[in-house]
Amino acid sequence: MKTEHRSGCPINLSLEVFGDRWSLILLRDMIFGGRRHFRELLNGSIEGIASNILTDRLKRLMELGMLTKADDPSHKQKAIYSLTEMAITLVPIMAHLGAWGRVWLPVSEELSIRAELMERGGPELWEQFMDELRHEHLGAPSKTPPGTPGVRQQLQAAYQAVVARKAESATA
Amino acid sequence: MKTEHRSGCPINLSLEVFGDRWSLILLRDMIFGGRRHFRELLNGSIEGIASNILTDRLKRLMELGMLTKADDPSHKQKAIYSLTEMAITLVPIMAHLGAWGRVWLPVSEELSIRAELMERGGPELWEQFMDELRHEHLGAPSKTPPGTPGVRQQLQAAYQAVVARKAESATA
DNA sequence: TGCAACTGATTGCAAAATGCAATCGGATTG
DNA sequence: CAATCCGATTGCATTTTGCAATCAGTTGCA
Repeated sequence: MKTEHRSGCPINLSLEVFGDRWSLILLRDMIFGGRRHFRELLNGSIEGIASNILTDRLKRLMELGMLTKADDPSHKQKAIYSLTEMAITLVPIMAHLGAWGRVWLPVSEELSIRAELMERGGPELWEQFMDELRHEHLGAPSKTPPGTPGVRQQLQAAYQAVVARKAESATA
Repeated sequence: MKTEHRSGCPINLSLEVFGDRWSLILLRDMIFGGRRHFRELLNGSIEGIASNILTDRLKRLMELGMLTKADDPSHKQKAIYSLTEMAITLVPIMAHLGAWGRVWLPVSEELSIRAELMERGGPELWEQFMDELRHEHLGAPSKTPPGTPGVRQQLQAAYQAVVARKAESATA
């Protein structure tokens, strides 16, 4: 754990945690993409992180208390990375960040559909999603009634729909 | 303007704008600290930015449309930097970031009092603050009734109060 | 008029972070 | 037993950052 801080300002300290080009990207992929393994994070993100940087960031985020690591029972070499409560509470920030980016930056339609859905869902959806993440990553009991479609499921479905529509209009 | 993006994801594009160690610090000092001049930004921030980095970031943030620069009529060498609407709409993100940092990171009392006030004020206060910033930086007409204490004024007063109390308890 | 202080930078250089490709030893699969 | 997959590690070039010194023009003041 790094104990030398530039200042005790909350915004500065937050930046010291994820004010770099990769940390928040990884957390995004774990939160919204459901990625839990090294290889998933390595090959799964569109931005293309290098494996040494990925190693370093996973280690760093663990030291900072944002992630934990556990053995995957199905494979003696596989490790499962889990979000901590600290990381899960970034969901509203992610949602705001996505919403801001959608307004001001040249986002692509496919990749911003998730942000749009989070924006439309509002704080209630965020809470449901965080509850879901606590269930997946912390083993917490889920408060949502059984049969309710998961938030990530909805996000993925929306993404697939856009991709399908785009492919269709391209061949038409 | 950099036109080569890693991806069209809103979160990634947002990170490309302020996903470094200084951009958001500068915007924080302009928004919450009311700094408008090079020297104010250089000497005013606790974290201590170097002048070459400051030059680079100001230029970069202007190219990205977050800041504008104008001559100061009172001094032929002075430049006044202004926030654009794009930057002003970061206020809610700053507030969330501050709130998250206050919960999870070793913030100092003096430097987190502003974040606490923003948190307690909620979206209504943020709106009032953004209105105030539009007035200061964009010359927009203020919607707040005359005589109402400005949000930054409140933030500064709260900060001073904490500092004074701390000094008092130190000498006691 | 002269001079110190201040304006927004620029320069040079060392250190750190990043990007990229190849590779590692062990585990698993077919 | 060979191919593939696992989470890394290594070496090296490029880029970014940190730090201090310096710059030329402007201003305030004696």
